[in-house]
Amino acid sequence: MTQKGITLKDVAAAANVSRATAARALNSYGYVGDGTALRVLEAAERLGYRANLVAQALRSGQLPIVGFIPGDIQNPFFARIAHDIEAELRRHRHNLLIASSEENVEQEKELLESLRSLSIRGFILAPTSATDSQHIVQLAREGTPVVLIDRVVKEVHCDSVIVDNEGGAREAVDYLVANGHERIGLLRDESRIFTAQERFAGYQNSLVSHGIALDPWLVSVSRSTVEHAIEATIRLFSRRDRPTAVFTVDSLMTQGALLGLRSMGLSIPHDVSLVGFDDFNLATFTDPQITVVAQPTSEIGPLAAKMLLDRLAGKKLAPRHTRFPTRLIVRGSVSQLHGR
Amino acid sequence: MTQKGITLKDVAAAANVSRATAARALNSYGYVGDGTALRVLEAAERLGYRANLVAQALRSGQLPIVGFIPGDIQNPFFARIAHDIEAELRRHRHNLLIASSEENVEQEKELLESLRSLSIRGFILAPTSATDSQHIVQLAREGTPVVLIDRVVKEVHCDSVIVDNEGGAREAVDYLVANGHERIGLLRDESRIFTAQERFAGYQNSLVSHGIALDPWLVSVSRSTVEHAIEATIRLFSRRDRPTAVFTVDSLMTQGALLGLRSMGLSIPHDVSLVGFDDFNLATFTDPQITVVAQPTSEIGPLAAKMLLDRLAGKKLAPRHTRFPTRLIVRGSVSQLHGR
DNA sequence: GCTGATTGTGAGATCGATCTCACACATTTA
DNA sequence: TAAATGTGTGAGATCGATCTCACAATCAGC
Repeated sequence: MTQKGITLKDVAAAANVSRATAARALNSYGYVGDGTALRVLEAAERLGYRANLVAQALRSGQLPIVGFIPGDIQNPFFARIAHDIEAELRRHRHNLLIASSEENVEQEKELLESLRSLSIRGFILAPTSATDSQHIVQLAREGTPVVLIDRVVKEVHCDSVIVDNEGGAREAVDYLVANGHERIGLLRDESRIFTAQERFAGYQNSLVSHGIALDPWLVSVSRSTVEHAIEATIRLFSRRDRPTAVFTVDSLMTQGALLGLRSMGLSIPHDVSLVGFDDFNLATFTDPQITVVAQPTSEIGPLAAKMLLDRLAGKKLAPRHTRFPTRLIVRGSVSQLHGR
Repeated sequence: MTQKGITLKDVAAAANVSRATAARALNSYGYVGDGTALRVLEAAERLGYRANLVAQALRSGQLPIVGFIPGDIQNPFFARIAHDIEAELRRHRHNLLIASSEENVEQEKELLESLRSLSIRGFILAPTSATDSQHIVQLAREGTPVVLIDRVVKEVHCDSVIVDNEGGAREAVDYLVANGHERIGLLRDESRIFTAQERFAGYQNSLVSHGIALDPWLVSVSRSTVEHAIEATIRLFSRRDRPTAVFTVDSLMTQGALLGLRSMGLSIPHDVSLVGFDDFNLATFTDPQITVVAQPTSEIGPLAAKMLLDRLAGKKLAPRHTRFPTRLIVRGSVSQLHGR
């Protein structure tokens, strides 16, 4: 199909030299006479020669491609990171192949399995499961560079870039407590996911440190989609002694809470106070604006890309783990609780 | 680095046959004895053999990879499409390589240029410029399958999936006029972009059909980012005889308008009515909710992917062009103009 | 028993770029 | 002058999978 097929051979023929010499001239290594080099370069230019990366990859064993496996590319958090990674990689002439795991461990395994036969150079990965991780361990052990983002897996020995989930969640709940709330609901996603565990720990630790007992009825678990979060919210607020505040563990759940509360006729912050993990553009468009724990989203992608590029460049270091701090952005979705 | 390297040769040796026979057994073609085939399959299984796609690609000339070049992967519209394309491709054992053009023609050219040496099988592309398109024409002429989405380029002879931009915009403006508005502002992006042209045409046609003169002062051009749209909004509404309504050509501009109007203390729909092109999650979270022209976002990706897969399968057809209708979703951001 | 299919298998070429090695010839050095 | 470097180039191997072709067998039909 592809009509074009200017190979090194063509260039060599046009310049009247052997393929070996042409290769030397083009990649400037070894001995090549000045005149010869010029002839080769000129011929390559004239014919519009472009090296076939697949052929190079066959020899070198690696394509200039990096795989990115986020939980869901539609989540703005991952979309932003994908964009930043791509920009950084492109600066180093690498391409980004994106494959969503859709938060499904089996799919994650299949993806990794199928991508490895592509001779991809390395992976940036947001592991779906904090426990089921043998496939990642295996990958790393075979020497494929891997950088984990957003979530880590204990057993895997590799670089990672995450966020202070526990601290962020704790700060959020501390803030609610400081405003007089004690019955604080939690909208969390499945415990399999690393961030869910950490953020739950933060919630728990904050309560404990304030001497508030953890009430399991106030914790609502659901999948991380707007629809599921709406249901979970309604479940949570249908109880007689409903919470006076909620903490949501990610932006999708925050949106769900917003819609769920609205459908129940509960107003924020009058009837319920709300703090969400992860800032998102919508948070400043609502009335009132939503108080959130912001992550340094713009720093994660570039750093992860740099770490991976270091590995690709052959740097041998102990695994580096970066954990960014979060920042509580106070807006208007939390009210001081009167009766206190 | 990669320790593993189970090649066909290893499998052949383990099964005591030649590479040729092993290949025949594994890909089931040509004559192979039943017993032999079994031995090969068993050996492959035991060794965990996986065909090296790069080597296959070198022979066949094509990697099972498709390139997707959106304007901006962070735009939820494109993120959704990327997700859908990827899911569809994966069903056919193809991978998706995403490279943002960042709405920059030069970058688009470079990307295409650099990806072609990767022996990518085809492209799904949202062309940045409606006019500067020689590079795409060239690509298509060389036989590389290309599917254009969201935007088309006249000269390019290939499949496309777009939306009825003119009709959608016209319907939006018709609706504003029906509510008594005559001074209708437009927030549009650069005219280089195809959708901007069509949507502008819809705006214009609606006005003309209602006998309303086009006032150039009511048209504000800016780049399609929230920040630029805020400025453009403020420019537009700082005039003495400001518009009573605005139509925004995409969701980023709609967000910009929302913020710009808010910063000026203008309330929707009391002071200004608003209709935006492209529905987005935020539109239902604001108060009032925003009236928009919705695109069938969920149909674009799958269709584009199928069209491309057809081409990859070798189907020779005349270029197919699909133009989806849009749908006006009336919410609360438009008020009936009293004085009329 | 002899041609001619039908099966089954392996040797070797191919895809394109790169690398090793050997061989020239030129220039120093002992 | 002989030996040791230095410089420039090409033939051929290599990466892994696949495909062509040649060559055996085996079995049918005459």
